[in-house]
This record gives sequence, structure tokens and C-alpha cells, in this order.
Amino acid sequence: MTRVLLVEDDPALARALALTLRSRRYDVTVARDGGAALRDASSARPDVVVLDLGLPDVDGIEVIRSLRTWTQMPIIVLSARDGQRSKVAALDVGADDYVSKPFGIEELLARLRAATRRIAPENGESVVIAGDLVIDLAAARVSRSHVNIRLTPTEWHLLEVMVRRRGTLVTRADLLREVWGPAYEKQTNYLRVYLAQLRRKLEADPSSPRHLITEAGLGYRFEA
Amino acid sequence: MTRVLLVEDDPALARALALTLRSRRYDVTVARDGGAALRDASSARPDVVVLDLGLPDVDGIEVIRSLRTWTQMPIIVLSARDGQRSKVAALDVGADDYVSKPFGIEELLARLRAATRRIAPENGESVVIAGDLVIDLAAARVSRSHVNIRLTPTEWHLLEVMVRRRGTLVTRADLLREVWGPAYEKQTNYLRVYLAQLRRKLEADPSSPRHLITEAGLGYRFEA
DNA sequence: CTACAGCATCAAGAATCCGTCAAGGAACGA
DNA sequence: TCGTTCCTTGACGGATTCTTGATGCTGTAG
Repeated sequence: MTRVLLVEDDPALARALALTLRSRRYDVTVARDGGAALRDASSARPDVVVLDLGLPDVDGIEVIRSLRTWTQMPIIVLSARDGQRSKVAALDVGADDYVSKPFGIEELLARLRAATRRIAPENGESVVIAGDLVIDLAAARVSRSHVNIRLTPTEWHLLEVMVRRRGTLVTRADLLREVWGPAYEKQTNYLRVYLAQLRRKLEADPSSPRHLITEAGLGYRFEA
Repeated sequence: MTRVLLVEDDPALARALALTLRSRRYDVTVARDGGAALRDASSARPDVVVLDLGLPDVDGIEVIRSLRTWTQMPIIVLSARDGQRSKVAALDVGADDYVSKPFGIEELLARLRAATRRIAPENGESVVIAGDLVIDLAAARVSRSHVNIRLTPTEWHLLEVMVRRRGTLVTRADLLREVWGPAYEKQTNYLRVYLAQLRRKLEADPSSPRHLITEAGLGYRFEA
């Protein structure tokens, strides 16, 4: 289910939009101001952000800028202002799309579909095979020698990030940011603990891993 | 330079847009109808398509659909029709963005920037080949004669800086500043130690290096 | 021929990083 | 409510990496 973070200060509009989106099977979180938006973006880990530029506390442009310091998640901007200026500014600091009020709900839905479609085909093939491991990214399943393996949510999230970038180095900061959020970039001990757990579950010989490789001082790498 | 395929049947508008885009250092190809658009998209290999929906021969929606059968290049739709329907239809068959006429040129430029920013990280040609050395800057890997080589963080950082500026001299101060920080600009002995280590790991004959060249009195240079 | 400067090499102690274990606490479902 | 699962946190030994100083090499100038 696609997770949407809706940032909207007008309670009536927020309610209406959330209702419609939920009826289309989106998982919606609502934030009422910029502060809450930044907090929720890092805690709820949405797939897309729908952001109203007119917020009570901080400028919407600033919210976009803050988000873009640590994440590439798609941001769709809503705005009553019809001026070119805010439109250009929003897109330039990293927004992906812009919808002017008044807008039809169908247009917003179409843009949501377009935004999520863009992030979906990150790696086309969703089943990755590495030795006797089979990792299905779409279905969120892992098996070893045809036996299903249970992973906790955090374990899975970590594995997913590494597998999507298989073959390449993923820095510790990248992993921590992706899985735990930008506030945890320094908690490298989390990685130690979870990598050990993943290795115990996935590797034939956890003490000499063949897939979950440590790049000392830099980060980790998933090898197929 | 970013290549733009502009699909626009109105000659006046096409001229005006092409002129503006070229003044902003885009490489513009103009197609006057849907057929030409499809042909040019496959021959000119643009980075982005700007497509007017109102074409003389085929429906713009069909053009998008055809393009999407073989390419994921960003498509920005222009349209005089202000109806929700064509907007939704265009986005749903795979357009990335939609701009309603009349639009400001600044808005189009902003959307172009947003579209190219999305594809940018894919294009980074990051593999450098130097003799039997293969250096993948994105994946942070080095191999010699197809054998993987382990580098420590500092070794890698140093090599990365030199490879990114391959062929040109990199002064000692530049290297020290990049890798160890501005406070270490005088610690030239670090360079001696680490260059020796890199040569031992990367060069066939470390005592007569072919890639990691010393420029006496100045600095070092990476040769491919 | 000798002195010297600049660079290469080597080795060893210091600092940092990694894997592992275990325990306490939070969240969740029955 | 209770029990289970999952997440967080701290500690420790061992391995890796960084730093530092000493020593060797080479070409140039006096």
C-alpha cells in the first residue's frame, strides 16, 4: 500500500482529501504544519508527500528544502497562489510536481500515480537471486534453499535497501538514513546488530558472509 | 548539454520556445507532428520530450503511449485544453508532467529542470578503465585483472579524488585538503605513505608506477 | 665525490571500527 | 492482562586502520 504524507493546515480540506485518498487504498498520514511534516516524513517513511505551500509555521519552500537534504521521495505541491514565482521556486528546490488550487481530485490522483510510478521501476526485476537466496522485492519475501525466512520489519527494510543497490557500496549513513531516519545517521551500532541478525538468518556461514559484505570504514554491500 | 525534443505544430510557438530553450543552453530538436516526434525520439535520443497534445496527425495521448512502450524518458505535456480529462489521461499513460497554456516560460524551465534532475543520477558514467584496472566510482570498487581489491577508507578516498581528475595534476595541498581536511595541508608525509600503499595494491610494478604518477615538487597525477 | 633535498619504504604503537552477546524496554496481539 | 516479538543500548575482545618516526633510495648541485 502506498503511504502518503498529506501536509495541509486547513482541517476541512485535509479531512476531505484524506478520505478520498483512503478510499483509493492509500495509507494517509496528515500533518498540520511544517514542523509536523518534517517529523512525520522521517518517522512514517511515506512513499510520497503531498504538500500545501501555505502553512502556519514555516514556509512550504523551506519544508521542501529540508526534506531534500536527506531524501528523494516524490513531493507534490498544492497551492492556492497562482503566481509563477512560488511554482518555479518550489520546483527548483526539489519538488517533483505542482498542482494549483482549485484542482480536481482526479488530477491529484493522476499525479500521485505518476509520482509513484516513477519510483517503482527502480530496478525493474523485482526478484533477486543470490546463490541459494531468493529475494522478492515486490512481495517482500526471502527464502534460502526454497525455505521461507521470516524477517522483522527493520531487518527487511535494511535488506531491501542493500539489495536494491546490490553490487554497489551503501554507506553507513545512507543505510541509517533510509531505515531509521536522518536523526540516526551516527548510530552505527544499529547496523552492527542488524547486519549480524541478517547474516545469521541468511548466510550459510555467518562468520564469513558471502552476500552481506562489510566494507570496513565505509559501509556495506550486497553481493549476488 | 541536455537534449530536448520539442513537439509543437504551431510554427510561431515552436520558434519562440526553441529560441528561449537554446538561450538557456538546451540542445533543441523540433518535431511538427506525432509521426516526426516518434521518429526523432528514437533517432535523436533526447533527454526530455516537451509535447503539445494538440497535433495535426495523431492524438498526443497516442504519442505518449507509443513512446512509453520503449523508453522511460521524461515527457512534459503542454496543452491548451484546460479540461481535467486530457490532463488525467496524459499522466496516466505515462507523462511525467503537465503544463496548461497559457504558461510562463519560467514555469516550463523549472519543470524541465525538475525532469532532468530526476534522471541525472542514472547517466553518471562512473566506471574508469586504466589498463587492467577497473575503477567504479559509484559502487566504490576497484579491480585489477578482474580481481577485486580491498581498499581502506582513506586509500579509497585518495584514489577517488585522483581518478575524478584523471589526466591532470592534483597538487599535494588539494589532495590533503580533500582527504584529511584543511588543517592537514602540510602533512605531505601522509601522501607518501598512502600513495605507496595504493601503488602496492594497484600497480603491477609498484616501483615504476604507470597510473599513480609522481610529479616531483608539485603533486600527483592519475593516468589511464 | 659528497652533501642534500625530495620521495619511497618499513614497522610499530595508538586509535578506531567491527562482530558478538546479553539484558532491558517498548510494542503488539491474543 | 499476559506473553511474545521486536527494538534499543551497553560492553568487550579482536581485527583493521591511521599515524608517526626512522631509514633507504635517487637524482642534482656544488
